[in-house]
Amino acid sequence: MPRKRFHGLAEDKQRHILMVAEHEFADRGFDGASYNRIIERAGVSKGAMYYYFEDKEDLYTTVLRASTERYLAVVGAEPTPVTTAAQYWQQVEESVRRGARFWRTEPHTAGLVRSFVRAAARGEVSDGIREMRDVYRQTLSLFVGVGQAVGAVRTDLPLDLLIELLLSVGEGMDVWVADHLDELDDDALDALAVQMCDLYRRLAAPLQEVS
Amino acid sequence: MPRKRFHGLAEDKQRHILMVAEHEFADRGFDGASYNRIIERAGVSKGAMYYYFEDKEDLYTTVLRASTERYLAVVGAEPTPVTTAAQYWQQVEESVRRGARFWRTEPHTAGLVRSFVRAAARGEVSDGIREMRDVYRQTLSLFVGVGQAVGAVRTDLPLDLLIELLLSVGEGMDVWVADHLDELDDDALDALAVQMCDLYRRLAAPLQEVS
Amino acid sequence: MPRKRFHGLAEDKQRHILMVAEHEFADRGFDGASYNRIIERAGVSKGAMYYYFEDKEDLYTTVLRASTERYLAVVGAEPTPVTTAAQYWQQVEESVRRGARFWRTEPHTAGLVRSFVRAAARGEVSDGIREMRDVYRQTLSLFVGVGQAVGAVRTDLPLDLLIELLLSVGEGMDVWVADHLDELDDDALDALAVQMCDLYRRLAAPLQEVS
Amino acid sequence: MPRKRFHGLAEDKQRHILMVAEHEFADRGFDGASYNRIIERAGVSKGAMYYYFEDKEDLYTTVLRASTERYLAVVGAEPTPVTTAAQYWQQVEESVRRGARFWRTEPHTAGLVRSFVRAAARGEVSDGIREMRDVYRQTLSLFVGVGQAVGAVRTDLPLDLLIELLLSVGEGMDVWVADHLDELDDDALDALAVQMCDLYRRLAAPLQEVS
DNA sequence: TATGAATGAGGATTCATTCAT
DNA sequence: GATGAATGAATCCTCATTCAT
Repeated sequence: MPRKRFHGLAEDKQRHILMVAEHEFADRGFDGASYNRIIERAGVSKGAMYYYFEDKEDLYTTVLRASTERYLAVVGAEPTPVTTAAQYWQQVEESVRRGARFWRTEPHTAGLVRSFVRAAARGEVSDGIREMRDVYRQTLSLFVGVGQAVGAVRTDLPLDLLIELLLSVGEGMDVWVADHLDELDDDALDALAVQMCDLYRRLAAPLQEVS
Repeated sequence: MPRKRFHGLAEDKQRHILMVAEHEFADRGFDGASYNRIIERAGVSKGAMYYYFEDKEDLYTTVLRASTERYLAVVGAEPTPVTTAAQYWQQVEESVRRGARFWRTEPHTAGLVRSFVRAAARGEVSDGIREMRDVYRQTLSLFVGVGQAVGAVRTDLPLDLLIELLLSVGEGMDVWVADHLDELDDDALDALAVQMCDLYRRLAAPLQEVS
Repeated sequence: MPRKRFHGLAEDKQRHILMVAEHEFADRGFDGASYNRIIERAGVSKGAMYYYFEDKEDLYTTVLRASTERYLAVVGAEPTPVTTAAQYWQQVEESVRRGARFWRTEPHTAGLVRSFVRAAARGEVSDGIREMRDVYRQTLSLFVGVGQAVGAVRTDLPLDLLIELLLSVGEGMDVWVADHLDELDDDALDALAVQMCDLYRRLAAPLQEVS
Repeated sequence: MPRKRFHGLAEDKQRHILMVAEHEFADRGFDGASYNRIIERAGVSKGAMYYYFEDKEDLYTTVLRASTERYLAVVGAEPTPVTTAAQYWQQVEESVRRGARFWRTEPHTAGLVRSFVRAAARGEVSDGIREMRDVYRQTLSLFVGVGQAVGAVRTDLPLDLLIELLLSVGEGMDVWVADHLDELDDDALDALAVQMCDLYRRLAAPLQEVS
């Protein structure tokens, strides 16, 4: 039972609560975040918060879902059909570029997703969080599958390992960008998106293409 | 960091305390770990623990330092001189292979390092933890530098970004291996080490070598 | 007790609400029961519930009253006139037998009454609950009085003590039956009713009859 | 793990804490009792209380154990050997008489035990509470067994049913006495003890002796 | 050197009830 | 007649740390 009467609230208030929560979760991860602090900062009574969300995790997954939706809407949730590897990588590059722009406009969201991916990798994860993780991975699987179909992506690694690697290298870039956000202008960010895509390609391309 | 006091203890006791702490930190990360639980399980008095270690974080960095030392002793803390890219990658492959074996024999340590790398990426990190993180990175820098000297490693990316990426992809492999440890025998692990090295090479090799 | 409002509802809805409440109260006692949970499970709005019933206790007594009425309707709320001790005990035995059958068909009600009798014995009992308790006791008083009139029941104990004892031993049997309900078929239950009656008789008979 | 460092405290403080807890548990039962209130009234810090007792239940069982020990020490925890039914009942009467005196001197303890027996009958009981309950029942079993051996106690009922009944009727008397404690002087209490014993005898004696 | 008793703020969550609509 | 959003005190329990001995 993910969420409840929360969506009856004024849009402003909804956004405010989710934003406060996003900050807290992004900064400190799920375990480290204080539900009390979120409630206090949101200016909501304790009872009200438990009226909107079942528990801490429900709020977390709700925040995450909203962020994911916004992110995927920007990046493109589904791959468009391609027939050649070149087309495929071009499509990827555009996705990455759009994603990079999202980094800029919503740094907190990026931080949230970062903390989530990390937490989700941890062993003892609840159902709600696992579910969200799987959404992410399945979206990525889709893209990888299309790439394999046109011979753009290697097939010699277990699929879940390949996905783990792509996620990791994405996270690595993400962390680095977060650390250097102040020094990067739009052009630099665009250049990084190209680099990012190149990295994906290096990791994922079949052997013959690389050497 | 009053570690002199701690190191006056019998080696056995030292090892025992660090082992208990390693377990807890590996399982639950720094924030999630309970200092009380560590103290209780170690069978040490509370006062004694606060006599040996300044606080939770001091214990954490001490544990981490010990693990790091053991790990680097196995993997090779310093690169041996090489003159060609081929030699360089061979050396890397051997390091990775030794590292993979370490994964096997000390899974808890691997888990600890995993949780640490994650925590260290987090924003508000204390001095002690940052210091430990830098030890890791500097060691990696050394290897990367040698690779660049012999033309085995690209120089078109900021050094810290390249290191971040290598760490990330290593962590990704690490997570995947941890999830599949039961299904992997020694041969499979050796094969993965080769794969791992290939991944590093894909990421780090200069452009001309890749395409 | 604004029960008129409640009784304006469709009979179906009334029954449903009372049934849900009966379950909750039977399972967890008055204090342990959650009014929120009852409201939720009944599918009634919070405001409506507080429109039908003054508060948690009002619902409790209402549920209890309904159960009591059904129970007494089966067992026989009023003693029929008898002239000999033998007739009296025969009447009691039949009442007990009917009561035993009620245990079978409405185990939840039995559980409710059990939890109620216990709670009622507790010190700080509210007026409403005390009132309900007295209904039970007065009905029992009636039966005891008839027994005393025909010399079937002892008169050497304070009436309220005798009633307390009869209730207690009934509760004891009740608890035991609830624990063994699975193992008991209808015949066994009938035999227990006879035993039950014998126990009442042992406790309540005048001295000369016993020894 | 029942209790811990609690017994290192000054006897006075131990007694004080247990007394406060006994009051609360006696008045409101296990579920109804507030651990916070006990802590506050005992004048102890929250952390200290959790240093002495693992949790609420640990305190409860500790209080109960202490009360039980005091009670059984007065009543006589083990039956002395008897050879005739008459001797047996005489022994029981003396036990009951001693128990009645205990009622007088420690009414709170009696209340505690009352609330416990009730809670223990409830379905979902934790291990610690069940264990305590079994201590009570086994002690009673011992006495019943001796009675059966000399032909003083019936053997036609399941043992656990017989014990349930004896406990219940004892509880009934207990409740009545608690309600009338103000009106009863020592002589009246002694007389009640005799009555109590008679009631036990009525319930437990074999058939031929009764009719 | 070493002990372990003591602290109290903080953790997430549930509660019966009120009241503006 | 009826709704359901909102309340905030209360629940049990864990935390890292201090300090008198």
